[in-house]
Parts: sequence; C-alpha cells; structure tokens
Amino acid sequence: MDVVSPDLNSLLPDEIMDTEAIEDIPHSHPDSTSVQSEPNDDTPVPMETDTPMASENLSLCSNVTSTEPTQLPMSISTTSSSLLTLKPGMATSIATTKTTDSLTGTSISTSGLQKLTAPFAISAANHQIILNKVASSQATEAAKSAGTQPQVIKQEGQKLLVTAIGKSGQPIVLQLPHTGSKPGISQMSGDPKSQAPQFKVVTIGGRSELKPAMGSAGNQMTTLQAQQLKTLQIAKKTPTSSAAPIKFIITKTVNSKGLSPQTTVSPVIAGRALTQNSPVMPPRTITLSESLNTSIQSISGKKIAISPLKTPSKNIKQVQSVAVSGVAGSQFKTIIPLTSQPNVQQIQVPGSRFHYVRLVTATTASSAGQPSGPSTSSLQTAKPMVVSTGAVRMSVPIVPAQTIKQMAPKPLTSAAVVTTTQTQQRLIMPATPLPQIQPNFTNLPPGTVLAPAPGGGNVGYAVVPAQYVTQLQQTPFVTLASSSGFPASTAIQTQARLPLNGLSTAEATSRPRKPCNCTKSQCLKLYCDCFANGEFCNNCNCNNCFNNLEHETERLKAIKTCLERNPEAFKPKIGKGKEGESDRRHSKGCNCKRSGCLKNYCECYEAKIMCSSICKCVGCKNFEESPERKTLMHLADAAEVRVQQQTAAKTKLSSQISDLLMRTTPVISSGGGRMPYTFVTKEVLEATCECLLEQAKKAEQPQVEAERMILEEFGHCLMRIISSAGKAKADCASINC
DNA sequence: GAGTTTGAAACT
DNA sequence: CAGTTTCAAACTC
Repeated sequence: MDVVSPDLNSLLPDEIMDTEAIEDIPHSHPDSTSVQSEPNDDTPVPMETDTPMASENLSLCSNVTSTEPTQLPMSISTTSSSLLTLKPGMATSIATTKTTDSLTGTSISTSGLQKLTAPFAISAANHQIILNKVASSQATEAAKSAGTQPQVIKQEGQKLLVTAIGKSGQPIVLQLPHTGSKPGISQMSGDPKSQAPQFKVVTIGGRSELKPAMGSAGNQMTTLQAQQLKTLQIAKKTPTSSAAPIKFIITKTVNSKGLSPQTTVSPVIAGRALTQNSPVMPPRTITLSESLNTSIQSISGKKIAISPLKTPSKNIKQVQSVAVSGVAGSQFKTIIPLTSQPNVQQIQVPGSRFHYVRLVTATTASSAGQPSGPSTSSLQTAKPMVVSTGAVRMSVPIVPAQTIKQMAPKPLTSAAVVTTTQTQQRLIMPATPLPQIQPNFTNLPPGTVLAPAPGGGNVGYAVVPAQYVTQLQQTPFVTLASSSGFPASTAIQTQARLPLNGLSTAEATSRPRKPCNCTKSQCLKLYCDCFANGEFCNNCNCNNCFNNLEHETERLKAIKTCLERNPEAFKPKIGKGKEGESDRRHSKGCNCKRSGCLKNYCECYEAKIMCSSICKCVGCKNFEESPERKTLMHLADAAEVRVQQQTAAKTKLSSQISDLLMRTTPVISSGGGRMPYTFVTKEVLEATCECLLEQAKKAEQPQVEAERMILEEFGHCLMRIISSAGKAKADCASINC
C-alpha cells in the first residue's frame, strides 16, 4: 500500500504548515539509502502511513543538485512528465509504518496498513527519501549502530518527510533538492530566497486502498474541516507494477466548500490531512519547491524528542525531527491556523472536547537567540504558506488535560515555552490517536508544556485546550508572543490574518463561556470556571489572574495540584450516557441541600439533567416526576417560546417597515411625493394605537395570543398607511399631470 | 449594583 | 472520610 507520510505534509506550509526545518542530512553519507543517524540523541521519527487516494497521474520532479547554492526547488508538477525519483524494487510490501520513540521505546504502528518492513531512509547526500525501503537493513543497522533508531529524520536541512506509501515492493524515494545549507546557519536570516515548500498535504497511492480501518468514526472529516484543508495528493495510478515507475499527481484542493458530504477524506495524520478526495474540486497542480536554505537549523545536532510517553522535564531532548503519528487513528485532526495568534495553530479534533494548538517557533537566528532582524521580515510578506524555512517542526500529540501525574512540570517554565527568543514554537497534534502513545498523553492537563526546550531550546510544546485557541483568536495580543523575546513577526503574522476554520475572525472569536470574576483564587483553582474548563482567562473580570501563559509555571503547578487531588478534575462533569443524551448524568452527583436541585446552584439542574442515584442532594426535586420540576420546565419553556415569538415578531415588523421605506423611497426620489414618515401623522398614530388597544382588549388571555393579535393589527395599520400613502402619491401625480 | 444564598472546591 | 472554610456563581432586592 502506498502511503505518503504525513510528514510530507509538513512540507506543506500554507497557513497550516509552517516551514519546518528537518534535520540537515550530512553530506558525508553519500549513500542515498542509508538512514541518517544522529550521533547524539536521536529520536526516531515516527512515520505515518496512509492509504493513497488519488488515482491520477502524478509526476514529481525534483531537481537534485549537490551543492548548488541557488535555490533548487523540488517540484511536483502534474504538467511535467518527469517522474519523481523513485527506486522501486528495493522494498517489499510496506504498509504500516512502525515507529519507535527513542525516549520511551514505544513503538508506534499504523494500523490498517501494510506493515512497514523497513524504515524509510533519508539520505542527505543525494537528498533522497526512501519511503519503503525494504532492503535498507544495512542502513538500519548502521543507524542502530550509531545509537539511533531507524526512521530518524534529522532536523538540519531536511525539508521533506514522507512516509512510505509505496505499493508492495515499491520503494518510494523522494529526491530532495540539495539544500546546500549547513546546520547552524540560519536560513531565517533574511534570505528572501528561503522558501518553504508550497504544499501541504500529500497522498501517495491509490484511493482504492483506503481502508475503513484507517478511519474509524473519528476519521470522518466534516465539511467545514474539509474546507480548511488544502490537500495535496500524490496519487499512485499504477501500483501494480513494482518495477514500473510510479507516477504521481499532486492535487491541491483549496477550500473546497463544494465538498459533498460523501466526500471521502482521509484522516489527517500528524495533524495533517493526508488525502482528500473531492469529486468537486478538480485537482490542481502545485509545485513543491524547496529552498536551499530551508534546512538550516540554529540548533544543530540537537533534537527535541517529542515523546508523548515521556515526561518532558527529564526526558525530552532537543530533537528537531519528531513526527509521531499512527495512520489508523480513529480521529483525524485538522490544523487550522490561528487568525490572531501567529505562533499558534489550531488543530481540531472532532469529538474532542479540546482543541489543540501547536506553537510554532520560527528559528530566527542560527545560534544565540539573535533577535531576528529586518531580514526576517521577508517571511512576513509573500505567501502565508511559507512560514519559516528554518522553523523547527515537530508533531506532538496533545491531549486534553486529564491527569498530570506523569508530567513533570517543574522544569517546564513559561520561559521555556514563551520566552524562547531563538525560535518559534510549534505545537503539532498528530492526526491519529496513536494508541501506543496517547494513553500517556491523556494525562496531560491543558496548558501543559511538553518540551521546555532547556538551555534555550528551540521548541516547546504546550498542551492548550480548545478554548485557548479561541482565546488566542480573540486576543490580538497574546501573552505567548508578548512574553517571548522573539518577534511575533514573519509568517506568523501572516497566519494571524488567515481565517480560522472557514470563519471570519469575528465569527471564530465568539466566546461561549462567561468571563470569570475570580478575586482570590488567582484563577488557578477549580472555583474558576475558566481554569476548570481548561481555558486561559481572557476578557475576564478576574483579579490577580494567573491563568495565563505569563504565569504558565504557576498554572502548571496548579493543574498538577488539582490533578493530584482529583485525576479527573478536568474531565467533563456531565458524562454522556451510553444511550445518548438522555442518559447524561453528573459524574459525581450534586450535594445540594437547600435549593431543591431546582436552581442553577445545582450542577445537575444547571446542566439540564436530572439528579441521579449518585447525587447526595437533600430534598431533591430534580427528578422526572417532580411537579415542581415540571412546573419550572413548563415556565421555562413558555418563557423561551415567548422570547422567540417576540423576536420573530420584531423581526417581521422590522422587515415590514424596512420594506415600506424601500417602497416609498421612489416617491422621495421622484421629488413630487411626500416623505414616507409624513404619512404617519398624529392622527394616524392615534388611530393605530386605538386599533392595537382594541386588539389587546379582545385578546385578553393568553398573553402570547394578545401579542400576536396586536402585532397583526399593527401590520394591518401599516398596510393601510402604505396604501394611503400610495393613493396620495397617485393623486398628487394626477394633479400634476 | 450591593448584598445574600448556595454548593462545589479546598482545606483541616 | 467528615467537618469546616473558602470561593465564586447564582440569586434577590
């Protein structure tokens, strides 16, 4: 089965993908098939496999030059008949990518796909990526001997991460253009030539190979999400012949609102949509280009291992290349650029209570936190897709805060995440659940920083709940950027202007939750609704608030404390019943004593659910047969209906008046008529009121009926006024004639 | 808007 | 685990 790595997706900048700096492959390894092993702390890059979807011809054209200083874009063009440099025959059937976290030793296997028998190899020497290289045992062994895990993608210099998708026996080699840049050299340093790859989502392989196993229920992409995705598909048309050259087509579906509900969208892997098959949108050829300077990372040789299984405080190393994802995840996630927070990208996880964001830290300088000079401004302009060529990109599973027990927040300071001056931070959510990894990540609380980037590290990760994303969107000035030394410039700003999830900024910034008014808790206790819901306070009325990124350390500590006290402190209190919402009930039950559970003091009542057996309430009246409850509900329903009717009536009346004005406007323009309001004389007004009062007297009860009759009568009055106005105009016209 | 009531959360 | 205190939201006036 041919699978394109979601990492390839990482090369798709757009608003979703920032330029990622993949490790620069040392040129000392001429063997293109050898796995580049990091001499130090390598973390194997988890690979993701996906079932291919597109069936159209695709041609990947890569200009491979050795040390060409000029930019050598790697292009994938449908127009070109040139083939992507593929080396078939080297691999046997590979479908499932198995990755191993060097830190945790956890293996990640994608399901629903063929087993990946061999790790893909990335060769810096010739800039080739062998996706499903089976015969790469030698390289694998070499990598192991070097103390590294296979499938390691080094951070320096590499621009393309591709998961093996090759059909059985067909290795796929993506030949990367020679970067010519060296580690330690900042590609961000104002090199206008630096250019991030221009594609986002790449799928290689035939669509027919998509298996339901890949996407459980969670894999279904909503139309809205689909609209947000720009999918780049690499379709393998003829997978049958292993020896035959593989042709790829890369299609880019942009904002395909026309996607039909039947549109099959492959799960997003590692926060990226791998495939999106839209019958509506014709495939668009896009060119994948890679600048020579993109691969340079300021932190050479270091990698930040983003291992969900590891405690970030101790185990997270600085590893540039991390992309952990499983293909067969039941959830797919969409990375959505935040409109107002440049360095945070939203990742939507359908069905998840939380959204996820990734913090993008663009490397501005090669080494010592040099403030990005004007040179970085080049990134601001141009295409939002091109973010930062030198940015470190990592995929980190981010999960809703559950328990923080396994997290060691101590070393996680706000500075690690926020105040990194050297780089921009990205927080990436893997598209797939990663069963092997996610269980541990479920212990992460919202706001948890996964990678503190010790020693001025480049990358930090923060687990941020969805609400925070909203808050970030709302807040033009985000603490994340404010406290950080790095300029919130470059492509980040460009991203900030991008619409979120197909909605305008205003639409996306609607805040469902009320602002808190905490005064003593510093918003770091569960008293605070914001905190309890995993939100950062934003536009609240609280005093001495610590529930923000500026106090991330305190916040993390508070989260830890809460979770120690109650591991499920951040879980929804209202559990969903097995049989639907009717079975919703409070997880702990209420303890009301005086409210009868019929006021909003009661959490059950507030959630519009009835008390259950687990409640410890006294004098509970919030049960099915309770007459008090029925009365309350009836009153509440009646009030709601009334409000709705009133609203509708007002709308209708307003519409009528507007229509009236519109119709009478020609009279004004004609110059011979009277202004419309002049017809509403005192007499007319009094007559109208009398009519309305008469209707009110007639109606008596109920009030709703009275209102209706009054409004109808008012409408009649208006019609008579209009009629009279029209008649007067006609008379006037006849007189003039 | 100020004061009171209430119950969850936090504390002992 | 139970009792008490703290806290902020809900509620009343």
